[in-house]
Amino acid sequence: MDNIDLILYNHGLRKTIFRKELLNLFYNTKSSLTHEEIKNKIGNKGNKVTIYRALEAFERNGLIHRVPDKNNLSRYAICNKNCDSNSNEHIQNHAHFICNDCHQTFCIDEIEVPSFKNLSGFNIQKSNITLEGKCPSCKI
Amino acid sequence: MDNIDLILYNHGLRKTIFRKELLNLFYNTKSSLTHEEIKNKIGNKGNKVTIYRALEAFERNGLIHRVPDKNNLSRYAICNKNCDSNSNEHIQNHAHFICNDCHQTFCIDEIEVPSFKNLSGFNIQKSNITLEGKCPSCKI
DNA sequence: AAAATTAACGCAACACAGTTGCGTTAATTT
DNA sequence: AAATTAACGCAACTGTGTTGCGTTAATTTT
Repeated sequence: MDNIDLILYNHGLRKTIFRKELLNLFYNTKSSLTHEEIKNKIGNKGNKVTIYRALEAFERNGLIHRVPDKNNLSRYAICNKNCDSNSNEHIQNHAHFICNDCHQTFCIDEIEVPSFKNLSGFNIQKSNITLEGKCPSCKI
Repeated sequence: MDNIDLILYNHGLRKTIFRKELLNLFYNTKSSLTHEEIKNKIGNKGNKVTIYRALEAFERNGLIHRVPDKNNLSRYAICNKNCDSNSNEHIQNHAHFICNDCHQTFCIDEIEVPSFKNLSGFNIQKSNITLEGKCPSCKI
């Protein structure tokens, strides 16, 4: 059982050809992907609905996260932190950087998520920091 | 020329019945509004396209801002900071809080937008902080 | 290893936010 | 008052994402 198989297994997901390929795609292209980009890269091997349901399952199980981008479009990316299926915190507690050129998504750990919790009068349940610009590779 | 008229005038927008009513709506309900909520409150007086184009014009001229919410849906709100039509900064430099109960949107000035600019290797053009939870009124 | 179970798939049809083109109306300018 | 042009409204369209349902195939049970 190779790595990808193991990951799927550990998250209670079936090792179908499509899901192995999709998960591999996420691990190989570190960039965040839209549904459309996935469809192109996987080469129409998967039905539209199948892609959506796989993404939904991956997200539910903490393998990937969804970052809604500024155009109201969903981008999906591997979370390079330890995202456990039992923790719903993985979307919440670190910032994301989206490169405007290559669409690579980075989880930024350097940022101390500020003292939002003490904001006078508000009960803050979730905080989301999204940065946008050029990543180290595209900056050059 | 009353207040609303003046605001439209100052932003180079025409004082049509619909736009006056829309702008009034924004000033009266401090909450952020979706297209659908606007349509309901204005009572179908305005065509769908007209609403979208008015929102687009208001945003372009710094009267309102658009906050994409977690469901890939656009919410619009008056910016309670000084948002000038000549400055495109008004979306960028302060955090927004969206109440999960009443959908009121708050511009949070208390948060020192952290030292994102110095993040190693990244060229950060825009930063977006969105907080979510219960606002002072709904917390009770 | 065959049978039973159920997750995952795939098709068709749908829902819905948002857009585009274009002719018309009405606010502003001349 | 006439000319100009922003704003309007309709119809038709795009594109993302969803739902229902019958089928396929991965896993579990016997």
